[in-house]
Amino acid sequence: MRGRECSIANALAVVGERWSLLALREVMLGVTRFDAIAANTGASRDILAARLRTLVDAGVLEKRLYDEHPRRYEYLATESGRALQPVLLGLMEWGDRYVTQGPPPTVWEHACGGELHLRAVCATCGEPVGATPSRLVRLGGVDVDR
Amino acid sequence: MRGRECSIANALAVVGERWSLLALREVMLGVTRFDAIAANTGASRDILAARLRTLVDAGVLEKRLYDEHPRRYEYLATESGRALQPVLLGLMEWGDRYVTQGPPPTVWEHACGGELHLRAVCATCGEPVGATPSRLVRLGGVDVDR
DNA sequence: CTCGTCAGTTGGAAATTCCAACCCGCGCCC
DNA sequence: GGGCGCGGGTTGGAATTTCCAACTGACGAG
Repeated sequence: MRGRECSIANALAVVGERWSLLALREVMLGVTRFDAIAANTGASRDILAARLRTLVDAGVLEKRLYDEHPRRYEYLATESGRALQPVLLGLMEWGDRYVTQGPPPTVWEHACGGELHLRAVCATCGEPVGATPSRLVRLGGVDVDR
Repeated sequence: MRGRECSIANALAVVGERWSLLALREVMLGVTRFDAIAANTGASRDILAARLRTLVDAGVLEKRLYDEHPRRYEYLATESGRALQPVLLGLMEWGDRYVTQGPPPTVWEHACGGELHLRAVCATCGEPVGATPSRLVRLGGVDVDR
């Protein structure tokens, strides 16, 4: 069985494996080199190499040659990769509140000068997401009624 | 090596394994029974049982007895679990845009009556997250300068 | 008495991950 | 020129996880 047809599952097929999002976190923080990503995430080098490859193949990261002789590459986020920042930030906010003990260990700064915190709202009404229940209205192109 | 001290990593330690977020998706959609969750996610039953156990232990889900004789349980989202909805929605938006081919296969309805779509904004300035770069300002309680 | 439902558990095979060690092209230093 | 170190990986084998199908156990329906 393959489960429900759903973009959450599709997204997780690309970025849902063990070290993928942590590697992306590093790239978003400006840490773009293999050794540094390995050290900062704690991933083993072979697995990290595999994950970076699938992220590049999926268009989330791109590999850029920053030095010939010897050939050295770094990893940069594509538009697709940058579009994952809300997910990363959502995980961070949630981890800060419900998992991590003590004060938030890492804090990001937004371009506006303040600390970067996520506010997730319904795009239509502007109410914050999460408090109110939601229901499924379409599945596989077919409306469902309950 | 254990990597950077970070709430993203802490969050992923709880909900980052293969089927955890898909199980949570089902619960959020009102599918609360073991067999249905297994069918809708595609997870094998033993792994699903293990994941549900860790989610309950972590306080993301709670197990509720809905029938004695025979004892039957269902899974409900706690406050902590509901607080993960922005993450789920962020993954869905991203998957819709960058992974899934064709129209969004699943659509959620918000309490306001409209389709539920995520808008992720900086909590201080209200600008959408992701367009502008961010940088790390504190790490492990210590400010960093670059 | 048999079949079906629900919530799992069990056992063994298959796939993944972890870890340490290795490789290769170079630059630096003496 | 010999040795050391860096950056970006690859390799091999052991340890861990996952997958899958079958089974359990308590019921209710026919």
